[in-house]
Amino acid sequence: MSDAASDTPAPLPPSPWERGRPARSRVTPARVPLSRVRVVEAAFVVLDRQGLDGLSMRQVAAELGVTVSALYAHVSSKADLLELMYTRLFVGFDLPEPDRERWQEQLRDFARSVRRRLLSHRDMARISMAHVPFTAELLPHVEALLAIFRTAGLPDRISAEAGDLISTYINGFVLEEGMWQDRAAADEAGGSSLARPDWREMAGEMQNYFASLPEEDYPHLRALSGLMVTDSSDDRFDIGLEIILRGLASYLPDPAPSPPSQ
Amino acid sequence: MSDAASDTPAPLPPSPWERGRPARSRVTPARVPLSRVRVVEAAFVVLDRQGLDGLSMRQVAAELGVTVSALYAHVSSKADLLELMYTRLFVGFDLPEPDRERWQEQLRDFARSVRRRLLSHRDMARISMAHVPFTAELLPHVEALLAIFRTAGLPDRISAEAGDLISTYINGFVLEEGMWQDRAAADEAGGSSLARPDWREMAGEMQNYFASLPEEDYPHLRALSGLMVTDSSDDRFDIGLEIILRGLASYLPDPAPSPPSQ
DNA sequence: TCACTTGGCGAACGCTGTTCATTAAGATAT
DNA sequence: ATATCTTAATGAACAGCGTTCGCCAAGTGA
Repeated sequence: MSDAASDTPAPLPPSPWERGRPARSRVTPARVPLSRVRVVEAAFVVLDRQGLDGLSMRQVAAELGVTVSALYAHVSSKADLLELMYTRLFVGFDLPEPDRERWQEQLRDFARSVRRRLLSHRDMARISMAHVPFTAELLPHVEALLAIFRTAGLPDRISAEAGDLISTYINGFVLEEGMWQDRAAADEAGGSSLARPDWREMAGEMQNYFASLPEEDYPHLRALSGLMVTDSSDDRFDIGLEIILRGLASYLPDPAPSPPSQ
Repeated sequence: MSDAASDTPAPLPPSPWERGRPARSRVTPARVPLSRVRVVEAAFVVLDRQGLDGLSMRQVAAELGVTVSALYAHVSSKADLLELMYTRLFVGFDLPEPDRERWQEQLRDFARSVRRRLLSHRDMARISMAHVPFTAELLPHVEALLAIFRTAGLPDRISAEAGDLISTYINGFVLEEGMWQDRAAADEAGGSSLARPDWREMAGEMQNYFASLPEEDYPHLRALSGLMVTDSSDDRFDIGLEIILRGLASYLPDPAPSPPSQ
């Protein structure tokens, strides 16, 4: 489009002469062959555009300009494709060297990174919830988590559970985040098209709803109405995470009674 | 069935005489009309028999001896049906009066009860994860949870998060429990039919797999192999729950420095 | 030039959720 | 007793789904 008019001529429609050779092999000069990674990439495009419910093999094929059955040469089933997407989400995730003194920060970093990755694609938490990280590619991540717990000094039976607990928390939290967005998007599609309700607006409605509940039946829900649904879920995420970290810390052997340093 | 032979005669097959009135109204004495609750009940039967993936409107209709479209007179969509099932799961759930001194036991009871209900129907955790308890029927449950937190003395911003945290934990835990069972069932169906692999056998395999990992790459996973997958998930559930409870307890205002009681 | 492997195509199967015009039956009103 | 209205369920249809299978065209090595 920019520096055109070079020596490569613009692709012409095939003349009636060369009807034998179909046009495509000229229009797409060296047609990129399909591959596992190309299928997975297309699946992510479809996922982000249409959500998990709109992610069908046919849509992925259409995204690649290819028929459905072609996909099955590179992916054995839709479940397989979803697992590949799940795995792919965590490539290049850097795993910290466990540091006894900084285990809480390390876990915070870890949790926030996972959440960020889950948020980077629509409905990813739903996919994540349906899988267990006991595959060859993800075992190092599990090991890294366990390493943090154990070098921090947590008892083994706590360490064995803590990984699950934190993973479950992250997945569940992001899943719920996504549900808010989906719900808002659904309202937007069905409701008045002017002034898109956004996600924030719905939170406000929910807040008002809680605050309007009968005082004698719902005193606590009313009192917490402002805190149950906040603008930034980042804070809420950190709070829940902190509760877990404090619970874990309570299993640490008592530190040698230290001089009151600060 | 028990005290029969009363004055109500046993239903006879219709004589050829009364062919006008079709047989069904006599064979099925007063044909039970379809209703919301009957549809939901049938859905539970199908769910337990075939799992969530096998739960289709057609199957539910077949279970009732009725056509698919008949269901839509009582249920507006499949999503609606699933929500009704989710709601139904918690009818009759008794909500404790908050007791400042016993808040931890109360939460343990609560969590275990919820888990028991989720386990009472196949794949129920998957359904539960897809819903938020902010419907009219379930608001009292949310309120009861918040009541426990607040009368225990937890700060408001912690209380607001704690409900989510615990619910997420329960759902996630039971979801994973179900995935083990499903995976085992799948292996059973496809593999050797003799000596059904059971769920326990697979746990053993997993344990061996962890223990067989290369020592230098996976020291911690190896060390914890015996604890990651245990026979009774009850213990694992309680451990994770305890971590959360301890974390919550850490936000309690310092108790008046008490005499060293025990 | 021939045989062969490969990658993609297109049609088909059986299933899904949902809608709609139609029918059978019961209740109500004339 | 007859006619009307309401209700409940029917059965066919639509569009889409995951998956499989037979087929064809292109490219490769002998």
